[in-house]
Amino acid sequence: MSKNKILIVDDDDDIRHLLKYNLEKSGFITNVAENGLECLEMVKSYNPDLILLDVMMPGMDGIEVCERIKSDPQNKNIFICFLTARSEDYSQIAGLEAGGDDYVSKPIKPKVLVSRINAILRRKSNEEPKEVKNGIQINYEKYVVLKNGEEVQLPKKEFELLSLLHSKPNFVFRREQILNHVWGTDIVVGDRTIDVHIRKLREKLGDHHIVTVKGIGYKYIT
Amino acid sequence: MSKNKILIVDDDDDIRHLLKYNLEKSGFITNVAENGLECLEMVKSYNPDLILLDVMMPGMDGIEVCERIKSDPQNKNIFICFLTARSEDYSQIAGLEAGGDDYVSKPIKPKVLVSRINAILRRKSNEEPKEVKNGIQINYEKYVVLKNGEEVQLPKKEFELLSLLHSKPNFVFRREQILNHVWGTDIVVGDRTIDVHIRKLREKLGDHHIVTVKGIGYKYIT
DNA sequence: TATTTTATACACATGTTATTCACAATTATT
DNA sequence: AATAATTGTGAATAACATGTGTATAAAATA
Repeated sequence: MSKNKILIVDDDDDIRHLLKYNLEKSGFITNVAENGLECLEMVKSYNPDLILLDVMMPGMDGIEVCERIKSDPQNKNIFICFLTARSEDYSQIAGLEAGGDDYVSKPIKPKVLVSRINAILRRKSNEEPKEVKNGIQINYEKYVVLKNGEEVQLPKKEFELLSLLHSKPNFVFRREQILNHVWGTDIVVGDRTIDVHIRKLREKLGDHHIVTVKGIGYKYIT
Repeated sequence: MSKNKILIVDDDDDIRHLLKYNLEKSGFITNVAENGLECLEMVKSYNPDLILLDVMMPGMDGIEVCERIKSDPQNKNIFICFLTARSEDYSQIAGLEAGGDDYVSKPIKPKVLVSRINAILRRKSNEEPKEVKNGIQINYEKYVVLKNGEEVQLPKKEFELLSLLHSKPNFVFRREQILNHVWGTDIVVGDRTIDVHIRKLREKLGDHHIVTVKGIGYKYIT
């Protein structure tokens, strides 16, 4: 969950800085490029896990950059997330998405972006191995949890909470970390909120998956 | 997917520019040719996915250009869409004997054209599999939905909404994605619009096809 | 233009999800 | 063992998202 390098590609200075600032605050490692060519170079030298790619750029546009990157099979597991202006047409981007990528519309709300990125990286990490951990498997595309092969629909918060714990089995997440990831940094919720959600997960999945570490937080065990 | 390159062929300067401008604004990659010969050359060098081909041109006319292109099996998956003046006789074009895949009448309304192109490209990407998913099959050419073999005529928006969900079964499309894809980004519609269309689809196809994922969006299930 | 169909709006019903809170239960500390 | 700190629980409520009936607008069609 740590080596998540993000390459930010946009011709607009302000946007680059805004994104860099926010993503680094959220714990990602970032780097920037201001046009398509620079991006292509960075892909080789920086080897990012995810590229945030502006569609509309002078010179080579985002679509083309994406194509070039994807045409090299070596880059097949680099995720590309387009940044699109509201006025643009999404027909082809939406189509792209069917292939696994994603896009975020401007104006970009940092919170939304971070949660989207989390979703993408989560998806990525689960793409190949598609691990079943202790009978529980998470499918981010379907937004569904498989409990012994049976689909269980979880509400958003519960799903995200489980995703987090599940992403790093046996690792104890501090309550604060959980709050930051699932609720965001600026939202304040009561002391018992996490517990209540944990309870619901336990009700739905069984008690033995999530373990309380008193004084610290919770962990998902395998 | 994604590499939707369009070649615009017309002897009229204004039309070429109009189309180029509008299509690029809509996110397509375009190139132009002003006569049949140029077109044939571009087919080799530019390798378009779709050709918008004027029928009436000095020198080689569109029909002939089309025939020549299609005679090379290498070009079999290039789509050709004729541009025809209202006054022309479409008998031969309508039959599309020459191998054209569709046609649009002048005067061309950019919006119509874009949506037609989207339909063509969608058709292209869906050409081979033509799957029946959970009793529902979509026929993009006839613009019709087959429910257990029975034809159901859906209005445009409903058809497009269903197409989107159907294109990736079990994948949860976020409301934002749905809006962007079906309605476009510049159009603002109320919060309940998607729901209303979903309701209509459910009325017509049955409740069990489209599942709500609360807080996220909808998915078509198989 | 008149008529029908399709698309959207909107207010409100409904149902679900998120949160709070008081207090019980548990665990840790001295 | 008593106390303090922390977590679990049931129930109430708030917040929210979605479904629905109906009205209206917009577009297509006759």
